[in-house]
Amino acid sequence: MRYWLMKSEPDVYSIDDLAAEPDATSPWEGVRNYQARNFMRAMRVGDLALFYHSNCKTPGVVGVMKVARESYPDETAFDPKSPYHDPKSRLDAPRWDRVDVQYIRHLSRIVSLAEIRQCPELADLPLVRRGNRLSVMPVTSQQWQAILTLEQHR
DNA sequence: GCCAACGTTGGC
DNA sequence: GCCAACGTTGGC
Repeated sequence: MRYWLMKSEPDVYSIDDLAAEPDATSPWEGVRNYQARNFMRAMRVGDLALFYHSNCKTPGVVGVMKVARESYPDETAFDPKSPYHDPKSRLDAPRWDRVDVQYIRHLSRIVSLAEIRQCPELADLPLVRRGNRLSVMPVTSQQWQAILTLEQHR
């Protein structure tokens, strides 16, 4: 079982939106970066992921979810009306994938990016490396534990 | 709203 | 295959 971190802008799709879905499960759509896509392809059912809110007042980790379905084609790429439309992704050769994720819980409080930056054990997390813009990234078990320990502080 | 950093595109 | 231009990400 592996650990991941997945970013979403809460104005577009928040952890509350995920929790409100039927079965608290939703496709994770719209990833249009090859490295992030490849990480999604490596996900297995039962893997755990941190839900991260980006591009908002207090960016940070807000909850925990799990992988409920392994990667399959992201059909929003085929839809000209979708904001995620990519004409280069063809039905016979899908370029982009999605996974399904299921809500597990909110953190008891947001673990902010500022705190994560200050935590020495999290210095190697891609999230805090200079200029990194990956929206899906692996998290080691040590890093996972460090974030959940931060949750319990203060 | 600004802007640094990055990935992608396309001309050559 | 290089690289300048461009669009996007995302923190601040």
